[in-house]
Amino acid sequence: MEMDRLVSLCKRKGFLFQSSEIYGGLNGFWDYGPLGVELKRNVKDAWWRDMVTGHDDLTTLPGAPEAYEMVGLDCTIIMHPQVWKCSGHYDLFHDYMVDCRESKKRYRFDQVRGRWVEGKGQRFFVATTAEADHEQEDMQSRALKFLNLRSKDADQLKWDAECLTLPQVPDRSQVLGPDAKTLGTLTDPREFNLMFKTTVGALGGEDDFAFLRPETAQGIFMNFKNVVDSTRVRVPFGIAQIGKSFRNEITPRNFTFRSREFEQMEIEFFCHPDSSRQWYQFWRDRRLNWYTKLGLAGDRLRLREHSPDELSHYSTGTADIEYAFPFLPAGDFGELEGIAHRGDFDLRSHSEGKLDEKTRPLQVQLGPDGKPKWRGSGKDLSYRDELTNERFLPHVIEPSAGADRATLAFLCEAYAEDEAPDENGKPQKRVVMRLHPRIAPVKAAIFPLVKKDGMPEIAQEIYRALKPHFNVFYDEKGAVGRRYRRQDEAGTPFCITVDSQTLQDKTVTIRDRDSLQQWRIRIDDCVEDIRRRIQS
RNA sequence: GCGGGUGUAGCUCAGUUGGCAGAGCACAACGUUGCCAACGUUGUUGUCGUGGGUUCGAUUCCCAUCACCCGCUCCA
Repeated sequence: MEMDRLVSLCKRKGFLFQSSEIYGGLNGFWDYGPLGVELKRNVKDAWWRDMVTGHDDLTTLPGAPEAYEMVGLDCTIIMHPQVWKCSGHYDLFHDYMVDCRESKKRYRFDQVRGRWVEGKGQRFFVATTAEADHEQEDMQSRALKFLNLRSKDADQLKWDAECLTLPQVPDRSQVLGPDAKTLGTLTDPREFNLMFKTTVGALGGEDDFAFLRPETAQGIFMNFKNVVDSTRVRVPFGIAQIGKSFRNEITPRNFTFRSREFEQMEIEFFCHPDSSRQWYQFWRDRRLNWYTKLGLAGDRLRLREHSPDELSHYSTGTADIEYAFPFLPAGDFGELEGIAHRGDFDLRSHSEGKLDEKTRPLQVQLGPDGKPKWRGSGKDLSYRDELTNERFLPHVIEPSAGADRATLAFLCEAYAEDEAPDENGKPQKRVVMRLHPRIAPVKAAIFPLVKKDGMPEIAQEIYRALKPHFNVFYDEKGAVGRRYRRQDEAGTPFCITVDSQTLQDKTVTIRDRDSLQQWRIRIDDCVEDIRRRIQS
């Protein structure tokens, strides 16, 4: 499927518009139109219903170690600045980058390293990003090449013993960039603020800065104690939240896939450390299943378990649910959701002070003065099991899904062009959005076959009977074939048509979007029939 | 952030060596029709992405800028 066709349909039918379009648009921001808002709302509602309000607290689900409870939360977008220091986002999201004017490559400032070398009377710094095993090999061959020497002349090079990182080399004019052939091609380091900064208070001085949240998860940790103290939930239990998050993406691209303002659907699931591994597997499988049931089936959807070297040091498992978006190169997948085993990293960091991800077992990260680099709240966030009297810091499983990415995946999966016969039986091209009935913006359209003989009146009655239950659409204008095709493009799964037989026996035809088949049902059965078909 | 491409009606696109802005589809109304993009008649739609410059005159040439697509980079 060509992505342009979908983008064009999304605009034409009112699924997605560019933000601030009349002013030329704004990079990384997108609006949902009348159809899009229904679709995305249905995706979020399905998630909330399936994960939270529809969850059975009493029954042990297949694959789960035991029954568990689920509750919801809705917290603020702006939180105390310390939240992001202890979560690790502050350090991680303030990278310095350098660009190479020659190779056009960009590097993280602190990850470029190298050594001073002297040869042919010249002294310069050879930078590299090669892996530790062959960094010396890489530096040597590039130093030789720069000086026009052969590999047998390697002994003419005199290396400084010390390996330095770029921040330790103030003069970049004598630096040979990792992919450069001449000296001094690296720019000064530039700061990348990946969190949106704002100020709190009308006067807004330097001390009043705050951030728009880059994820909703931290708000859940902030309220862990409140929820435990106010709801009688017992571990294991989960807290769910849907809400906007903000990240200053370096390169927003691919339609809504990498937006700077986006919506997340996140769960923090708190469990006993001993059973956390089982819970991780349960959530991983359950979340994959959720997408499958809503129509993302087949080999475009996959679960990818992270390899050990991809994992954060404190995590014993992370899996991504990925979709082969059509705008990606063949064979590439884009992330819809990450399910991470986070251990007790978050609760401990917010209690004791930010932990150092590189330590094992985890220890509080210290600043130059030997004190915690980022102070925690000092509040005890441990949990006491009232049955066993055991006190422990729960481990956390975090299924974190992107609402906009899921919506985009459903749109991509739904877009289809097929052929349907016209009035002469000749096949004509048809564009159809094969959205699952549960997330389709409009559930059914109601038409009078023609605008006379009392058909509109009957059709309007049916419309009014359905409207309190579902989002339905009435249309009496133009030829019925055209009306069907318009609904196909909107993804409406069913069309109900009043015809001359209706006048005699009070039955209507119902047309299925995907099979184009039609059959008759009684007017009185319409509400129940549509309800049953949406749920199946 | 770099390189390449694109930007004209709601959508897809044509066009102008610099001289009144075009088509198809869509949309609206009326009539005919009577189950899969029908036909006829009529009608609506544009700061030619935005800002500046050159020019008697710029949608067209020049500069800047914004957005989208592709490739690099990034992907926390």
